[in-house]
Amino acid sequence: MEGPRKIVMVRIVKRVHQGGVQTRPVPTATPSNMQQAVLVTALSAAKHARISDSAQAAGEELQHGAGDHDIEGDRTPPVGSVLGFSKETTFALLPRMHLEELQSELNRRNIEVKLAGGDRPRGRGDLEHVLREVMTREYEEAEGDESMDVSDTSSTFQHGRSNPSSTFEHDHSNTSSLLEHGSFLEEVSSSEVLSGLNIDQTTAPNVQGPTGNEETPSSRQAADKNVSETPSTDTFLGQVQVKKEPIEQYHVATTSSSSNTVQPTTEPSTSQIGPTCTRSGTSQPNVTRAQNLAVRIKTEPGAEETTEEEQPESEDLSSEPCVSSPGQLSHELDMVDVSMGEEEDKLQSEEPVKAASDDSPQTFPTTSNNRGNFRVAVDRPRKRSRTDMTAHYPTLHQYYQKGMQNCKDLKCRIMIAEVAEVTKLPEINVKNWIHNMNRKAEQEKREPPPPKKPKIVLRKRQCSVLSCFKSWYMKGKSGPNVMKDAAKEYRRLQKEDPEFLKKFQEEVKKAKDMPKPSLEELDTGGKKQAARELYKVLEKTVTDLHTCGWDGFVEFYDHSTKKRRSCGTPKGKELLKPSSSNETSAEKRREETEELRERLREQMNKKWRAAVQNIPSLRSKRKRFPYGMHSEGKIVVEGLPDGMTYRRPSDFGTPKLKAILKHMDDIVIRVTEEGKEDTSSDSGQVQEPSTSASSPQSDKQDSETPNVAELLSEVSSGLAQAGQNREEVSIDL
DNA sequence: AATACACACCCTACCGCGTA
DNA sequence: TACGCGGTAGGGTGTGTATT
Repeated sequence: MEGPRKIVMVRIVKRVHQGGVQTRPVPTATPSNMQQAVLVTALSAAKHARISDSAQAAGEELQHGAGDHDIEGDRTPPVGSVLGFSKETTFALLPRMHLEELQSELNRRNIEVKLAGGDRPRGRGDLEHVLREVMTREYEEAEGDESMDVSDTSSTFQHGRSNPSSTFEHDHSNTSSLLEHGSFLEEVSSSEVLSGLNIDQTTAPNVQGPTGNEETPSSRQAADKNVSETPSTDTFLGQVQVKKEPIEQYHVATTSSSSNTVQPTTEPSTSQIGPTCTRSGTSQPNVTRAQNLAVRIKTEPGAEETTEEEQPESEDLSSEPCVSSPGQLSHELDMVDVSMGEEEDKLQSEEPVKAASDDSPQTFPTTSNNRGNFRVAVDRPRKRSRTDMTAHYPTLHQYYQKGMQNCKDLKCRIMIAEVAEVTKLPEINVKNWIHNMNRKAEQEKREPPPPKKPKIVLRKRQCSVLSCFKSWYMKGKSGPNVMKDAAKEYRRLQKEDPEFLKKFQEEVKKAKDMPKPSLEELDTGGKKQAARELYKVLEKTVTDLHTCGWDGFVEFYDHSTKKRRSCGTPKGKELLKPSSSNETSAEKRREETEELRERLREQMNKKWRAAVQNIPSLRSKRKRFPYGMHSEGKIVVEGLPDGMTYRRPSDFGTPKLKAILKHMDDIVIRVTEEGKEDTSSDSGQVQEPSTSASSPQSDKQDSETPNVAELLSEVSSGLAQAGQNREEVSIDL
């Protein structure tokens, strides 16, 4: 175990002003008021560049969403630099952290995570969950202190480094007193923790009553006024006081039950009692005092089988509001992003309070699968684009039936490459499709789908008596009051002539039971539905024809919806419309996107080669931008527009690609110290000079899969090599 | 009849872990 | 390291019903 840890304390103040938000530091913390500091959870950039990078990325997302923070893209120099991240950002990072990084963070806190059940290895999720719990407490404790005593701001962390992601400098002596390792209460029961908290609440100075700790906009603003005396100042929620324990053991149970939801057995969870997640007025104690904190995530299998009745205060994480969930972060940012003008400031100032409000509970889904893996609160903002593959069904099905079913199979992989080329779909889409097809097939094998309810085909859909009456009444009539008249008439008949309505109802029933009318007899609605059904038949016919070796393409125009509908094979389409000028706009867009991606790839490769020119360890090895290193944080791409984070070109759409290419001159690739030391194989993406230099196709795409020709070329060269070296042939796709 | 809405369902995409 | 696998989020669409 490490000795006393260095914890950097800063106070971060966000100043809202016209046109943006700036941040400024406040004076260095002293032991006396350390509780007002923010625990900067970022790790040293040198050792943990990936975190810094990803953290920065998340920060950029945040700032981008807010649209008014100082970021790389924003050339306005900040009033002062800001280290670390807000609470929201910090939590948003957790799901992105590697296992080692999580372990490192836990080590910093002298926390050891053990699995009570021991029936499975301790996983990344366990560490993440524990760390989240711990950090939640840390933040909440500080926030509790912050809301209780904000007048003393004489000490804060001073820093002036130009690069916020680099290693923090701090006065260690200032923090040591706070970080003293006191005696640790090993695993206290829930009630003990509760009572401990209560004692603190009652004995601590400056502790407000149960309701006094509930943060309201006014209280928070009032508090902040005391702090900064800056007009329009708002304070980040993430204000923390740090307290260390010698060793904290976290036990995470693994249960054989289907529910692997991890719940703290301590109740109430701090996430429920903290100011940001205040629930029924429970106040957060001032934790400058020696307070034993034991968070026992889970101790015994089955222990979580507590019902709501047994633990009314305890809630499943799935229903626990948590302001730190990335999903919420995204949600909030979206709100800020769309707001303009006057409302922007309002939202800016309200945002933290809103996050703490019970009125905006954010679900914090905890899910599990049947293998005992739990996923906690990885509620990432996922904006998916859904590829419409219907047009390629004939091709896909044809290849699938030919054996394109197992991606491990070389033949299948060749087929995937072929299909991808023919359909212009990314291979990943094809693979996903195969995967889902396999699942569907297996599922149907296991449990044949129950005979589908016979659809009401070519028949007027069912409707209530009133609806039918209205339809009947309004036939041949028009005008703004027809509907009202119909309803009026219906009510009148209900009163004056119920017999008539009874007969009418019988007629309706009879109509429902009537045999299918012919297409000609159908009304507009019936014809619409019939057309849809017929189109489905047509699609199937086209697919079947393609299976038999026919190519074709059919296009229809639906006048009612004013939409085009088409199905067929790509070759069939080519037959009909050989000219590229007739291509659909969707295909054109796809082509344009691919072109932009290729341009970006090339430009980034160039920039990369220039960047590593003076780095001997990388210069000779890496010809192309190593996305693996980038994802590990060994490389930082700076100068992207609007706080964007660099990703693989295939991950960008047209707008972002264009934006990046436009700012290409501003983009700088920086290799971190860790990256400079890195001589690994970069997750298999970087080849040795001998192979990469002699293999022209290897330079073509760093991460993309090769086409069929390349694949075959690799097969042959692999076989040749195997013959020479008598070693296993490895075909890297 | 037109429109709006809620809901169900299908399908693609993504995640995390296990495995070869 | 890549892929399989199971779970599931989320987009898109169809359907039924209520409302005007």
